[in-house]
Amino acid sequence: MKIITWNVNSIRTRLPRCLALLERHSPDLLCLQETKVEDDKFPRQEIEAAGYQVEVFGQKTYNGVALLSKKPLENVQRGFPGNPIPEQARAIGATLDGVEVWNLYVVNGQALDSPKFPIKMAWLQGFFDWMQGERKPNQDLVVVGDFNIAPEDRDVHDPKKWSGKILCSDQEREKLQSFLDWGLTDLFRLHEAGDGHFTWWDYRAGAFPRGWGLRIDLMLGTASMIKRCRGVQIDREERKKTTGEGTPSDHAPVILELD
DNA sequence: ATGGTTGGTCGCCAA
Repeated sequence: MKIITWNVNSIRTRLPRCLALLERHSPDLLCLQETKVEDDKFPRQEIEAAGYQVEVFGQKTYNGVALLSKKPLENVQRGFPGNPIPEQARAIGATLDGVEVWNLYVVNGQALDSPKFPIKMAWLQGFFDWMQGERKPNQDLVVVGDFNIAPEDRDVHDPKKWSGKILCSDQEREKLQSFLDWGLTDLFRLHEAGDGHFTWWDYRAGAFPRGWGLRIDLMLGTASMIKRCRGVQIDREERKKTTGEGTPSDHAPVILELD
């Protein structure tokens, strides 16, 4: 089974590239974040014509998540009980071939002294509390998406510059660590220990050609997923500008292959 | 220390 997570930064603007991605990788499941569209305006027909079923949880202008799958999804869940900001569409879960997948768009937080930072921490805690109460680490479970957290300094192009900044702070990393301590593993790190592997590059200041990236799009899985994990790849090509398909998202897709 | 781009929407906010 192949699962991709991608912060698409507007599904309507990115539709040609999204269709090309489906064609190129033929994933069983594509988890999208930042679709930025209300459910009745989601380009459902074009994606269904490509052979995918569509489950959306969106809102106007901001946020929005979606699951595109070849086969029907079971037990689709939009949001989670205890979410401190339920008006923001940031989480959708479903089961595919016995594997429960949660697709998250974690609050960015803006800056450590921003009012949005405690909301980020509360949202992560809210999801963790739900997961800890309602799920077990011995289940077949993956939690994927844009976490807006770089887990370690090796996930940051310039750790000194980013030290203590949003996406890299101790508080955020400790919150992510609570997910790992519960029983989830950063599946990318099973097969790659080195630095220089990023999934997001700021649109500004030519960050991508300069290599100024962070790895903030993650694939977390329980112990049974470790056994089934064949590898996790980052599709850096998708972040490059190409002719004819429009501009890239500021995030690269991340591809998980399970036995 | 700060830079400066993209998307949604149409004056800015968010990232």
